[in-house]
Amino acid sequence: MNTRQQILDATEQVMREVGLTGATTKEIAKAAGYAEGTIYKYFSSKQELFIATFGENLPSFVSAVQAAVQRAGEETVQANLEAIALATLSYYQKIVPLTAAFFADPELLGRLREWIREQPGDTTTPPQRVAAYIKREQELGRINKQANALGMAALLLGACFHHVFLGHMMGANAAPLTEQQFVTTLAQTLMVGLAGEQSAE
Amino acid sequence: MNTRQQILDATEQVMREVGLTGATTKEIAKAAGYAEGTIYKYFSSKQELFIATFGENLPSFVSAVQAAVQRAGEETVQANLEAIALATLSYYQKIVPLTAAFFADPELLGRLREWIREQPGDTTTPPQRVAAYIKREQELGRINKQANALGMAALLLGACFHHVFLGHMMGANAAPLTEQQFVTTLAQTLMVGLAGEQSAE
DNA sequence: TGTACATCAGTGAACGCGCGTTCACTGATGTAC
DNA sequence: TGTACATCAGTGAACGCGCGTTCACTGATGTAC
Repeated sequence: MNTRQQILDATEQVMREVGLTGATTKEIAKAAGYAEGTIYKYFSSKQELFIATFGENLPSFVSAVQAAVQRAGEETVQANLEAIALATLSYYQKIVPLTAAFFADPELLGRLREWIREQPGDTTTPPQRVAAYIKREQELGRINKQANALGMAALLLGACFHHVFLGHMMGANAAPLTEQQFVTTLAQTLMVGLAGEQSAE
Repeated sequence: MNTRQQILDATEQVMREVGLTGATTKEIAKAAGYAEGTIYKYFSSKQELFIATFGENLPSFVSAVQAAVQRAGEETVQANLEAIALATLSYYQKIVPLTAAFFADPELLGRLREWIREQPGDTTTPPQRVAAYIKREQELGRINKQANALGMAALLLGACFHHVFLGHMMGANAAPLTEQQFVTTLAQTLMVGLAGEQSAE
């Protein structure tokens, strides 16, 4: 129905299949079911099309972890951290291949930065969002108050990001752990800490 | 002197300046100080040139963290973790922009995967290398033996990777922390853990 | 020392191709009377 | 109901351009006698 949206969807799909390099106007038009000329009725250039695809067609981190992040005080901290990590993994899974490709074109990356900078409203970063959850648990006495919430969030999200990036980089073959095993390890490791010698459980 | 090496250096330099997209044979030849035809005396195609640049011209993680990783038992654990994190940061700083750009071309990424798979010898991954350091400290009684060494390493390296990636993504402007502040926070956070309620220091 | 030839790293004009973008057009739909 | 016109989403052939790659060549250097 909405031609513009169909073109955005086609762009995302083609980028996933053949990368930024292979995503030509010809291929995008074909996937969208329109002529190449139609693209230019809705976007002034291919660069603008890519920026719009990135900005409008990809999921937001906020909505991806929203459910998991609101469970402060419920279940166990361990389970909540695992849920946050799983949601983060699947979010990065969708977003990393397209985002990383922008590094191939500095001019395009610059335009993307501008776009991000111009975005109004909520400028909370993903680590800040997760740190907010950790702080709430600290207030509830379920997480050590000496812990640095933002540091914890950076560790957890960073490990997820790295995991996804390497997964895409190395292909499907290199997956020694299931996602669930991976996030369980991360959450446990975060809980324990290196320093103490306290007893288990 | 070595023409082949000059071409590799030029390729890396041009890729850093104008990205994978802007790294044309014309620009590479110009930067190397040779004619375009010369490239094809040493490399059978542009793809092979990129693979060779990636494989031969970028630093290895092993050598990047070698010094820091051998300090098990010396100084303090906190200081060693910070040194490892700093070395990791500067390693990723060099490698991330070029590596990420490969995501723009799935065919090239596939060839890179092949190349990596064909590499003989040491297949230790960065997290495994850091985990080995942590295990040695555990044997020395300086790190909690309940901690999962590989999990710790994944958290620390992941956070560094993410930090560098976001830094390149957002440009120079978005640096709220110095590198030293960042790694200090990470190391401290790793040490403390979320669970315990033990006293400080 | 001088001459003839072989080698080979490097050249650069030329090529065919596929790209992003344009623009005169088509034809379906809506509107006025 | 019928006619004339306006609008506008979508078309697709055409364009100029810059790309990766080729290949006949140049000319410096080495070798044989």
